[in-house]
Amino acid sequence: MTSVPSWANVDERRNLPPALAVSTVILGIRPGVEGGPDKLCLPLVRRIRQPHAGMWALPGGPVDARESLGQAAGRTLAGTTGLRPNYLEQLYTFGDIDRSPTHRLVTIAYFALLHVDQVGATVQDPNVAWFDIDDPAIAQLAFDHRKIVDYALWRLRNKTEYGQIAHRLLGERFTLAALRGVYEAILGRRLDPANFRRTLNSTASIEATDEYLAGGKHRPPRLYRYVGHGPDPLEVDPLHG
Amino acid sequence: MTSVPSWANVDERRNLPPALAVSTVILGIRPGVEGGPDKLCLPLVRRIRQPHAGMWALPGGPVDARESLGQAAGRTLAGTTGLRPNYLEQLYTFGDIDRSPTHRLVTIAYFALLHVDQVGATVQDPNVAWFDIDDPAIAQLAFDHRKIVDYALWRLRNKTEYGQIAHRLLGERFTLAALRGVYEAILGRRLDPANFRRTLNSTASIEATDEYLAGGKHRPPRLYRYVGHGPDPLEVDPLHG
DNA sequence: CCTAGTTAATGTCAAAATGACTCTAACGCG
DNA sequence: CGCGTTAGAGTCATTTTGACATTAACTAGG
Repeated sequence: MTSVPSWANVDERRNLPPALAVSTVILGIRPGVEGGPDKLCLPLVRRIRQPHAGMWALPGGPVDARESLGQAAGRTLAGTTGLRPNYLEQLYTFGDIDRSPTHRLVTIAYFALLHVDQVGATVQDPNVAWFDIDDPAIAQLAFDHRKIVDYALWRLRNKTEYGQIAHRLLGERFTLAALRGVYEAILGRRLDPANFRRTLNSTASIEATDEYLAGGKHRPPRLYRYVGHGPDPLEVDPLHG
Repeated sequence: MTSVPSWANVDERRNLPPALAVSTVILGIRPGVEGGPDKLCLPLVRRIRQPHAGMWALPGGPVDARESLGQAAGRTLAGTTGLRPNYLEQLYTFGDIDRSPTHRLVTIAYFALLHVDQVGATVQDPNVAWFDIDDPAIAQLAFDHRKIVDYALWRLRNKTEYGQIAHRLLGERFTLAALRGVYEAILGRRLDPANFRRTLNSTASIEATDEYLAGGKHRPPRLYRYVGHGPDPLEVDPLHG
């Protein structure tokens, strides 16, 4: 016999198309501890069924016949984690024949960003947990989900329009220092505060408000606001998919 | 009744996943006529079955259970057009519920680039034809294929690594003028020859050979060569998917 | 109230990159 | 040979970038 998996005949006989599912990489930002850099982090769910039972995996699930792909992503991630991100974009479709050991599975991967105040606010469930992006505990994930996470990070780092991404991780108003922390977490290196300020001042999409963040120990920083200029072609409405 | 399509019940009753297909946007470059700029062009196939019979559409077809998605793209586009591009990358997956009037269809769109000497070399078939990218005859295409073409062009223009793209449209060796023509066709504007040369000289991925293109009417231009530095994460092996 | 400490915000300056342009080299053709 | 044309190198002012210095505004501690 050949190296074709044993289930191939079954699928072929029934003339069924591959099973269709969605998975979502949900990224958020977590403030660094005692002067350390901010960290990117994401929620994962532990699989309770075969295959890969017990391993951490991306939230997701099958696509229903009456929903769009983006809707499926939003629905499954809300169902498993309770999270409702404000940004959702399609990432890539993974369809190698051997990516699941039990059946032919095509997965459309999505990529979501979460406001900082929602990070950690998942459902109470021992099978849902947050991990820092560099946590060695998630070096291996179920299926090819580690590859999907790496690809999401690659895409985040290569985004042209950083303004959009940063504000979707922070929320409505933010200080320049917080925004710089986000950039540093994404790029993995320190940035000069003065030069960072200069570049953002020349960016039309970020606007100074006349409010300041009070309560700190030192000089209060000004608050800024993102003034978007329309979604890019990849973006998906998280509510209507 | 609601606005749910009439076939939704059928799919739901049978509990079938959506039908899975691939479509490919194949782009090539065509030398401009009498001093005019080069043009991007692509092959399309005329649909002979419903829905959208008679309209031009992207080459493609259903995904078999025993092939990867990239293999499906390569197989279907070779089958319909006879072309074998040297570059294939996944573009986007389109899965809106109403994108086909007759059934639920999820299409994984691919994006291919063709060497200049293969442009026009499709099978002899009145239902296969080449069109310039700005040809008004293709302002409307079957399904949402016009949207897919526009997205492929957007992605091409926003590529960071232009060297790769250009050499995949031209072939092994090329002159700087030919390369500049490709850039101009992609970007839609003229570029300064001297500055273009300077930029490419500082690019490690393009290397001068000691050969010159003979046979022209004027000073023979030097031939250059692309020395790639590995595929990016999006790229697909056109042969093995 | 005054000063030290810390962070916010602005300013300076040289190096590097960019855009517009000029100048020289090398071919075919008559 | 000289002319037309394209290849290729060089010039220069402007803009952008990275590194660093300086000033401003607050709190905390005495």
